[in-house]
Amino acid sequence: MSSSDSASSSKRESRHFIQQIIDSDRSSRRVTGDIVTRFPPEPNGYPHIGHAKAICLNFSLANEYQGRCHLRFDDTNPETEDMEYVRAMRRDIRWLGFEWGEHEYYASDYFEQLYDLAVQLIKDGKAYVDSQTGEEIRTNRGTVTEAGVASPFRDRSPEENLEMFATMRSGDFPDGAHVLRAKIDMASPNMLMRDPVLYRIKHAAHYRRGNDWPIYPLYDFAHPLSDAIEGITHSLCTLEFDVHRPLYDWLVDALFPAPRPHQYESARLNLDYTVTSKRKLLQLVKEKFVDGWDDPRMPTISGMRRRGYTPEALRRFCDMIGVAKADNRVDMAQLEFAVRDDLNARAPRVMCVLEPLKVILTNVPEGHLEELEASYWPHDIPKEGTRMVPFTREILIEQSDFMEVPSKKFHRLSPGGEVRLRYGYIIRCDNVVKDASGNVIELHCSFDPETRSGASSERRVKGTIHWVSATESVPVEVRLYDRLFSVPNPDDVAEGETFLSHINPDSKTIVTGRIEPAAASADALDRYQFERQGLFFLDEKELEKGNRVWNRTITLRDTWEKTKQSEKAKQSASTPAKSESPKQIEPQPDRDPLEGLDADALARTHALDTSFGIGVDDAAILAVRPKVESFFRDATATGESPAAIANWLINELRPLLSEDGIESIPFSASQFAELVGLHSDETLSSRLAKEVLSEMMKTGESAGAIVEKRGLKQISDESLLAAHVSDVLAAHPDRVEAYKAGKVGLIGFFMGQVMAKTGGQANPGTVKALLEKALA
RNA sequence: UGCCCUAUAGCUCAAUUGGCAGAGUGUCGGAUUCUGGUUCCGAAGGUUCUAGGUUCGACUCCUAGUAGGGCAACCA
Repeated sequence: MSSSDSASSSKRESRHFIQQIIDSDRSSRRVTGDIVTRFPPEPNGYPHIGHAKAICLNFSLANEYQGRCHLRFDDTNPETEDMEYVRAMRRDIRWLGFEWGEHEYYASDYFEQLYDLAVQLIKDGKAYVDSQTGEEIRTNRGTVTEAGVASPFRDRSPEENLEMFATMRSGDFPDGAHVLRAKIDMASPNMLMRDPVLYRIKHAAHYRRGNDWPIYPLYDFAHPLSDAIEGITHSLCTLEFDVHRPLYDWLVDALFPAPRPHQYESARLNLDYTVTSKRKLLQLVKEKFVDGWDDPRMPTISGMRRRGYTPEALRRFCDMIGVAKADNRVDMAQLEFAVRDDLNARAPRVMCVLEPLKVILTNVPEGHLEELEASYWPHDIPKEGTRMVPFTREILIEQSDFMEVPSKKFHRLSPGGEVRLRYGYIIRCDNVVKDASGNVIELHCSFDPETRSGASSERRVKGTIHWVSATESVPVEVRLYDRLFSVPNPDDVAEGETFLSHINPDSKTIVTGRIEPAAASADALDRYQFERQGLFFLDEKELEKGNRVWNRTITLRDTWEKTKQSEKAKQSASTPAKSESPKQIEPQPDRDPLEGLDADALARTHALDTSFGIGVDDAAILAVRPKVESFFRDATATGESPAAIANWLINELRPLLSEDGIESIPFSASQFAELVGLHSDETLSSRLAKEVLSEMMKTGESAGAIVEKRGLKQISDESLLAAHVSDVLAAHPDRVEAYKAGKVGLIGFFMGQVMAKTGGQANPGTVKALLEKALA
């Protein structure tokens, strides 16, 4: 079976839009050298999960294309930045598994160059020193609906600007006295282009440059030019910067020759039950809602590391969530999957009881100590290693593994019931001991010596539970973490609330558990699965202080918890079935195509419709676009059908137009009419006509010439087409079968095959009829 | 209210550029299991935001709308 398309079934891994851009930049040779990206944090906070996404994006892209990714600190605001954050950033990026080698840069190292570029801009008449107050600048910028007004200082001479800018630099002006602004367009619909501020005076010490500079460039100036200086090819940022792109382009075009960097925007990460604004994270730390930036509940990289997340899991997560331009909110389950999946294969299993219940095995002699061999790994993980687990008369099991009145699906211990001790014996519960208030405080059980783990006993029980020896186990502090916020979107707040109103009061629980001896001496970076509980990681900070404290990284998936919930739900059957009413989408009434047209357009619409009979819909489209309308009128002068011309003009030609519009096309209205004619007289199918049209756009040749040159002609000969149809059907018997079984969408596949075989020249109407007949 | 961006399964994303609407995750079943984990198998889940148009054929092109987000710091 070697069907022609079996090769194409090896589906290429899907590429996100930035990869597609880079691919096409390389194939079009817009970029001929290395692909160079950059990660440009401002050192004013600890990196978090959102940064992780950006880090993975930029560094992975560089790795994929064997280019490089620069780490550049965007440190142009002396007031908030600090070396501590630089160190945190470097450490966390490395921990994530990325390396930038010698390519560590600082915008503050470019201050001299940036200053020179600003001078160049002034000399070119593209920037000026404005002496309005901040207040005036703001007011005069206008609003989103009204144009701004020009500063009275806008037309200072280059000489004066140069001199004043030099004085700004020398430090002789006080803060805020003047700014340097780009001279662009005070009426631009894009607020960023209304003469944006490039430099401000700020007599402040910079954490790296000290008091060298009394003026500091702004992001909008420093960022694009730093990219250009470093030879960045693809400058990736988040969506809110898309309005900055015209300014980015303006500055780079003004000061750097090609090849130059280009900016692309993608959506930032929003994670359920999490906040990722530096301001809010800082607030959580400062107001002690958490114990520092690296609190294991924090979405900071340092917090997640301390909690026990791995770089691999985080990278996997970033990979899973993809890169796109739509706003998003990622389900926690996504992150949890990545973490569990990674940890499952790398965490050895041990036993630890978190909420102990004492069990006395009445038929084990006092003082009995037996060592049971236990594997660190389950049968399905190909790793080896065992330890010995002490078995004694008194043991501890999990309180939740005993139920005095078991529900139907509960298969652990209950009075008279049996359960297996993991790696040990089957025990039976003979007696339940309670305290005065009726709480179960102790169980008396007996064990079956024939059922030791590994022994070929026929006996089977439904449940296996973890346990430790009451006398040989070691007490340990275990910290159980839950989500920091109790709602999916903590930023979604009612009047008078803040995100802090949604803090989950139970996000941290500390218990004293009992761990088996083999794991009691665990060391830094050790991580374990406590069987049936979850994944746990030794807390670095506590270990430094000499304490062994376990952080729960994540619980295991718990289907028992789910069945418990659903059992409960069933019992309280009063809860109405959540039969959500089907999505009600308001149907939209037919609209009036003439709605919203002004009097002039309305008149022209009617004129077009009455003189050409093209219908008001098409007429209205032409009428509001005077240049298109006149092109249309010119084309109709050839005598070709006006309706056909309008149709082709509106639906096919316009999408091919560049920004310059219809004036820049390389052929005339009558040549366009000729093409429409070739379609009308069925020389060309619409598919062929479209091909010819795009060729005309490229070369400016006439439709007739292109048809001649390429030998294009619609094939309508039925017997010829029938042969192609039966070829195609014979080549894909499986699909024919599927079609006959009801998958009628395959008609498109068959059509595509026949069209491809005929070079697009088959008459589609005829082919379709033949196909339907053949498949009936 | 002007300009810009976005809209495909519960969630996050694909769909070779106009030719079979898919994946991961989640959910629900089943098998395996000395972890109610893992693994394996299966199922459900779609008005591709809406309405109209072009086309043999539209997630993709055209028109008009709707919803969400961004932009009026001398922050980044």
